[in-house]
Amino acid sequence: MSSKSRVPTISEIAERAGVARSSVSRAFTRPELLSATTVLRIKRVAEELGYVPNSSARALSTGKTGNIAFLVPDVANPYFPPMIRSAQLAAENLDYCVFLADFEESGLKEEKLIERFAGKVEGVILISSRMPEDRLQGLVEKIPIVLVNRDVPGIPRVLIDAGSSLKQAVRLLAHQGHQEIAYLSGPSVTWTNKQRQAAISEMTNELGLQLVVIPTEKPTLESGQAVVDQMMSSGVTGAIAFNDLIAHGIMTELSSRALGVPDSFSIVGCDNSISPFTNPPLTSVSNETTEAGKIACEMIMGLLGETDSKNDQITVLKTLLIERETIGPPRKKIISSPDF
Amino acid sequence: MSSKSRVPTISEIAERAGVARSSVSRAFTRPELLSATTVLRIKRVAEELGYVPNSSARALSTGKTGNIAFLVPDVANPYFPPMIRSAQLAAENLDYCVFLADFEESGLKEEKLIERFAGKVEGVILISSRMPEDRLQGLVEKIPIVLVNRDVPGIPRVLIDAGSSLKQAVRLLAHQGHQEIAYLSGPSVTWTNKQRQAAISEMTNELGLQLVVIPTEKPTLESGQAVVDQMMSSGVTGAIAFNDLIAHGIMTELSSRALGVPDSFSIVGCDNSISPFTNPPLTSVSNETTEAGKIACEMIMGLLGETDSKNDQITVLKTLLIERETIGPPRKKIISSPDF
DNA sequence: CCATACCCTGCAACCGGTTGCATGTCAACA
DNA sequence: TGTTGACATGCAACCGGTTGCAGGGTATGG
Repeated sequence: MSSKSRVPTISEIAERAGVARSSVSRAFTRPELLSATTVLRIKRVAEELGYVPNSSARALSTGKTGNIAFLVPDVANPYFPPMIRSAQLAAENLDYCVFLADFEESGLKEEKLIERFAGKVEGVILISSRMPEDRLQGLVEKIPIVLVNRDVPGIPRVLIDAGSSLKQAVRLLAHQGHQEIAYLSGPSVTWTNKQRQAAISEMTNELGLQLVVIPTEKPTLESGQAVVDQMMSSGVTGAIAFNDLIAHGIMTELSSRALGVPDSFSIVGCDNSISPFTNPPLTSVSNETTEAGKIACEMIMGLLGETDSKNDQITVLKTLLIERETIGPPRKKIISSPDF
Repeated sequence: MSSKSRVPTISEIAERAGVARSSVSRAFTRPELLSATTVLRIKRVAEELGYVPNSSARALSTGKTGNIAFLVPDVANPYFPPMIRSAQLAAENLDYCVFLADFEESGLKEEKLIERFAGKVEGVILISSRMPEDRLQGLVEKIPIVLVNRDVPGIPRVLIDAGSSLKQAVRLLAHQGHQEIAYLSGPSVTWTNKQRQAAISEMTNELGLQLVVIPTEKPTLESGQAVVDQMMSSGVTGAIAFNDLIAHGIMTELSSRALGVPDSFSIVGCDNSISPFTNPPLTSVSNETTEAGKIACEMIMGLLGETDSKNDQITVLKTLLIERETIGPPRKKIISSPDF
């Protein structure tokens, strides 16, 4: 048994069909230039011999690879897979293939990956990019780029704006009587985190609430659990977390201390990733990550047609606060009562 | 401002460095053939001009693309991302890029995708393949393939064997006094489902338990919720679900009927995907999907070196039953008691 | 001092398509 | 019947690397 059965080339098809190589090529790429009968004959022979055009060769002469790259900070973070999925599906519909890579929350690795993909792809979609702005600016001169959840002027981008929903969450907490709340922040360098924190801060100011910002190590369950002590001793009665993972970490830790949600503490998540699964179901912000992926893909495709990819196209996606069961009135403070 | 700044080719480097094109090529691929000083000079010029080898051209002459494809039934299913991540990381370490595609649980689409990737990749990793066995057998003649969670003789594969853990789960349920349990089955065509069901069936037989198999529409939360009626009316006091998603659907539905877990009903999940998040924490089977992805990737890399990819390499990964808090003694049957 | 071998480098063909241009054919029209 | 032009096809260069082979230079040994 020989190894892989070799695929025939354009030359073999040409010979077998009694035409020039160029005709075979045209039969597949521009059949309207050939007579219908010739096209038919060539296609029949090709079918017979199991011909498949060599994509490297095609890419070499046309300069188009038919591929794009999709870079995410962490594939395993439940926030991203739906986005990856929709982008890939959208690309596929336009006969593009997509490379996926995980840059592990590192701007350096992100840059290395882009370099590796250069030449293999026609464009790159960067999700929550960690690269410095000037590097991005430089990059966009070399290859079409679309950003998701990163706001750099001059680079096409799609932003998911959780701001209004988070403001609404703050209002809800205030309405229940909370005076002091915490924001469990996410990766500080990210646009997403800055934007969320800014929105919350703005609204607490407006309503005259006290806001305590508590940084977390990483946007994970464990990091959420780890900051519960700090959070509780800060005297807040409710919290909004950067994402559902952190929020749920808080919930499990509180639960293990026999503190129920929302009876002892109110909490709001973000991303609506695992919030439908938690018990009680977590109030969270639903964002259209699926839509974002699709749009990003469409944007990059649009760019590929143009001569100059540098444009200022920007799409902002709205979010929705999904009220579930983790907001209630504040519990009377027991521990921090000074006059005991 | 012109569009993308063109990258220099090997010829320009050669001219600028005063050497032949072949020397430039060798400076990057086989520097030991050149004198150290020449290599240095060439590299300096290349650096200066920002030379990056054209991967299409290289692929065309060498026949190696440096890419592999990774096909999954559903990117958004939390079971897969960790596997995707580890495989991609492993590939990256060997300077390979990975294409990701979602075949939406369809064998047909799976086949179409493989066809599209043919020529672009050196090998394909198929996760939970839905393709008919004979098509797979035909395919493996054309391109190196590694299967994950699909058992086809003659094709290298890595299998995650949840059997022993599920048997242990059955034993645990029996030990608590359960006499009749249900298996909420997953996609019937998959190896994974068949294997899980077989293991459970074998153990219930051995222990003399009654087993009721209840099919679900899809391995999702909603499908789990949908079968609760059927499950409860079957008279079972405990259940093992194909995966965590289904198990959690059961839990939320029971909870909405004021039936607590494990007080009113015992339940076991599988995959350990969202089980750490549920409340109460779901007893589940942890499988090394991360390891599986890595191994699959290493396998395909191994294949690429050999002349004939057809071999019978097979790796079986063990699993672990993680006991959390969703198994308890059976509740006394109230409804089905005939002598009331 | 000449022969031999080795090291380095260049030449040119090749990988498998694509595409501008030239050529040939045939029908339509004057 | 000669001219024109549309249409179909072939020729050959090109995309940007890789690689077998040959040749020149230098060191080594006799």
